[in-house]
Amino acid sequence: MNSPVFRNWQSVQDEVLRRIRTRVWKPGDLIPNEADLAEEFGCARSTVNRALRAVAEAGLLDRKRKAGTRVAAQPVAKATLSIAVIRREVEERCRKYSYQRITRAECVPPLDVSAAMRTPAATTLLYVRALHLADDTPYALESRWINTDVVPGALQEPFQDISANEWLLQHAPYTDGEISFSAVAASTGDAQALGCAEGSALFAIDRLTWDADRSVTKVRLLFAPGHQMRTVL
Amino acid sequence: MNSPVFRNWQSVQDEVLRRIRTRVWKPGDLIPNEADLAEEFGCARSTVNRALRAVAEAGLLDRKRKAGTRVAAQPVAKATLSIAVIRREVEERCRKYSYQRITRAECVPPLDVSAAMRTPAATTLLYVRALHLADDTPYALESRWINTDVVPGALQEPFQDISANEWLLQHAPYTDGEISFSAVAASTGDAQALGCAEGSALFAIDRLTWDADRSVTKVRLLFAPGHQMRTVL
DNA sequence: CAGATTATTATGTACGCACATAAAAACATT
DNA sequence: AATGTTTTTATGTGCGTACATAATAATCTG
Repeated sequence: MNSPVFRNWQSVQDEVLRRIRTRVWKPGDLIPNEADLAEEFGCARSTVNRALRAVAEAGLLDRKRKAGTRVAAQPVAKATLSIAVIRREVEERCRKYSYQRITRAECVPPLDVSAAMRTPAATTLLYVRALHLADDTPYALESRWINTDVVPGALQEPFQDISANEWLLQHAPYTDGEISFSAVAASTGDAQALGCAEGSALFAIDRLTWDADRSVTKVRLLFAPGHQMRTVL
Repeated sequence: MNSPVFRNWQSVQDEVLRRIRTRVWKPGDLIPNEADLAEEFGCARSTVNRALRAVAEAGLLDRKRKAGTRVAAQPVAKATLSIAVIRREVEERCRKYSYQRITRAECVPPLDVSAAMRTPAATTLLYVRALHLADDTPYALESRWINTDVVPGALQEPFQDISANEWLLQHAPYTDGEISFSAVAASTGDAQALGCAEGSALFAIDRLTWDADRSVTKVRLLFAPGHQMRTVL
């Protein structure tokens, strides 16, 4: 067993991962350069490059020109969460999806919302509150503000049968977005909608999307108690 | 303005993103194949491939051999969360990090823990409970079970000054892991350690790592109320 | 010796070609 | 018309070369 020969970048990646995980290459270590590895693995440098780049993207290697490649001393575990459309999320768990709009109104938002969306304080926005259900039990409560200057079409949409969640994906272009996760206590209204006790610990996702420098929409999703997001490392 | 010429994969990527976001290519649309795009952009097919691959990884394109490349109908927003070592996380927010071990014990874990870690029900594990502080206020509460069969060195370590969080990264190899996020209500003990009200909504991260088919460690991090994880799309 | 200049070196990436592979489409067969 | 086979096609990937770029090391200069 001299040179096992790795003919594709995935197998090179696997070998690199193996060496990192079994501590052949320890955290902080400088690993051989691409040319040397290519020779050792019996493949082209570009193949090694592809593999190392992938591992570096995963956060397990730090690469710097000239300085070389070293094993990340503190591997920043990058958990990639897939935030899908809620209907799909529910259906993927093999449960029946349904949707109920609670309220729809054009009104002036609270100050924290207009501040976050950078709209003038007195500007009217479209507010939609709706419930997503799985097997007819509350799954997530959506509270959304829509900037109708950016998405005028939303004014014609009742959001009675299709959720704003899905409608916006189809109709509203955006260039940037931010997302945050937190835990919040259920307010009276939240608890009523989700059918849980007031003050329950709820998993919350807040999303804010931008089209260039104009905010498109701001949404908070509150999930029913017990909800968890999982991912593999 | 005929052929602007894109000479690197990033500029090709930018142009592709622009076309998706401005709806030149609408959700569900089949886009031109790599060879045609290469000709249009005045670059090699491999350059186009690199760009499209990157966009596809970001979840905005769906690619299939022979079938071609189409704009994702429902872009799965992939939020990449960087789960760093807590000390670094605190220090990056420009706050002073400190650490306090609360308990350390060798004992038999509750059934849900031994089940999740797939250890025999009566097996003794090492339990470490500790508090991470930022500017001397509680930041996160760590409750950890360590499989000493896999990491015997942990038995010699008091975890008095260095957190298990960091120690294990340096000393315990692992091959797989899973992570999950949720919201939980603070128990009496949690509330006392974190200095918050009992029943407060806390953001929780649960991590379970494996070395091949043996569990290495299981940890729950409970963050002080108000904590949020943010990322950009 | 400090500071500026020049080499050196490892990664980053472009290109063109070749072939592999999956999946759709076309075709043939019963 | 249902089934199986072949062709076609777009993506996936490997290779070798060339050059770009950033960061370090070596050298020169006042």
